[in-house]
Formats: sequence, structure tokens, C-alpha cells
Amino acid sequence: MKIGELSTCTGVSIRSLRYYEQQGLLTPVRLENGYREYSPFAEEQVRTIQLYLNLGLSTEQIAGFLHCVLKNKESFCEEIVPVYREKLKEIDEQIKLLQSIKSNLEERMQSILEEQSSQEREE
Amino acid sequence: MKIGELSTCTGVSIRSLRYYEQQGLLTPVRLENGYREYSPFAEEQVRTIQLYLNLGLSTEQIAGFLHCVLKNKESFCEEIVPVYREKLKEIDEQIKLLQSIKSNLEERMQSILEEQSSQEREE
DNA sequence: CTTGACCCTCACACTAATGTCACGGTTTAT
DNA sequence: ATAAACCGTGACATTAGTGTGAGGGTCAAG
Repeated sequence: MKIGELSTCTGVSIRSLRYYEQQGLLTPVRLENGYREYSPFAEEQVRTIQLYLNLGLSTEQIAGFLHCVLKNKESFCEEIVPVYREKLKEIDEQIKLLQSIKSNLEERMQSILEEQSSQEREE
Repeated sequence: MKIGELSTCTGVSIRSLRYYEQQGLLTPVRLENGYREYSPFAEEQVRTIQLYLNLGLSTEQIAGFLHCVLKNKESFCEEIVPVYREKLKEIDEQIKLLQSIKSNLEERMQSILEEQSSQEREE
């Protein structure tokens, strides 16, 4: 399978496929003419990469356990647990920050709206 | 007040003060020697900028209402309401996304831990 | 043999605020 | 007069994944 086919059947851009290779996530062989040749398993592999990217993991983190996940069930890969834990912690912090900003914004919004309506009554 | 003093008394780096100027948030006059001279109000102005940056607004957004906020009470500035609304919408989307990723991660984590403990019992 | 559809590499752009370095002028105190 | 402490501009780096374009090789069908 050449890169164009893999791109079409996965919906991932050629640019991204080459980037994943550069990050060590894909290792196609090269034909004599220099073209990348992907095994049939590459399709699933790309979908797996996308799955983890959508979980907010970096290519570097994914590179750390991808080889294991592709051979075994995810639950067999101990490498993945600390990554999940770290990501969860990070997400919790982000949510907390966003919620505090949200409260702050809502309060300010409320003050403005109240004051504006009281000004209207005075006019 | 020169830039070093303003930096010291606000805790904002000189680099950032110059950047704010470039973004139209600060407009110090220039002395004959080319040095920036800030008015005494600049200190409050910088604190105000920081406040809005910490609410996650961009310098461009801040530039849109800063002049008003510095002259009037915030509640007098209608320009600010749509910015707050937009930011709130954005934050809600981010929180939603983070929470769905969080659930997903927690489920996966749970599966792994359950399966691992069941494997231990088999050994 | 030419055209079109592939493929290759390299490299710059993007976002946004900040850090940092180079290079050079100014002011102040000794 | 010289050194230290300021100030100025300009430019590159950072993050991480992706888009995009240049310039050029390959291959298959007509």
C-alpha cells in the first residue's frame, strides 16, 4: 500500500502520515524508487494513532507504548497506565482553571448586566 | 516612570511591556533620548491588562475595550459583553471536550486495571 | 513521447505571549 | 573618563501538528 492509498482509506493527510513516521510511529519499508510501502496492518495502526491523539496524547507519549498496544490488548501494556494518569491529572487541572475563569467571567458579566439595567431604569 | 521601574512595580517583564505597546495596549511618550516615559496611571493600566490576560482574553480583544475600561467602570463598556459571551462559549466547549476525554480515559484506565488484577488472580 | 497522477525531500507558515541574545546608545556614579 | 546599570531595536526560539509550495523524480495510459 502506498501513502496515497493509506491517506485515502484512513482520512489522514499524507503530510500527517509522513510526520508520524518522523516521530517513530510508522515505519514503512521503502521500494527501490524511494516510495513508502505500507503493510496492510498500517491502516489499523493509523487509526490507533488517531485514537490516542484524540485523547490528547502527544506523538512522543504514543511512541512510548504503541508497539505494545499493537501487539497486545491495551490492558496488557503497563507503560500506558502512567501516561493515562498524567494526562488525567493535567486534564483535571485544566478543567479547574477553566471553571474558575468561567465563574469569574460570569460574575463580571452579571455585574455589567445588572448595572446596565439599573441605568436604564434611571433614564 | 521608565520601563524598568514599571516592570519592577508591576512584576511584568520589560519584554512584555514592549509587546503590549506593540499591540496597542500601552502608549508611553518618548523622551528626547528615545526612552519610553510612562505616566503614573500606567501601573494600574498594566495590572488591568494582566487581569484580562488572566481571563484568557487575547491582546487583540483587550485592545478593543481597554480604552473604555480605563476611563469608565467596566459596566459602562458595552464592547466588553460580546467578548465575555464569546469567551464563555469557548470555555464551555473546552470544558465539554475535556470532560469527554476524561471519561474516556477513566474508562480505559478502569478496564486496564480490572484486567490486570484478574490476570494476577490467575497466576 | 507526452500528460497526468503519483511520489520524494526540504522548508516555511501558523498561534501567542514571552524569553533571550546581539549590538549599540545613554546615563549616572565614582 | 570609565564602569555599571540603564535603555533602544531587531530577530530568532518556544509548542505541536498540520498546511502548503517549490523543485524534481516515477510510472502508467494514451
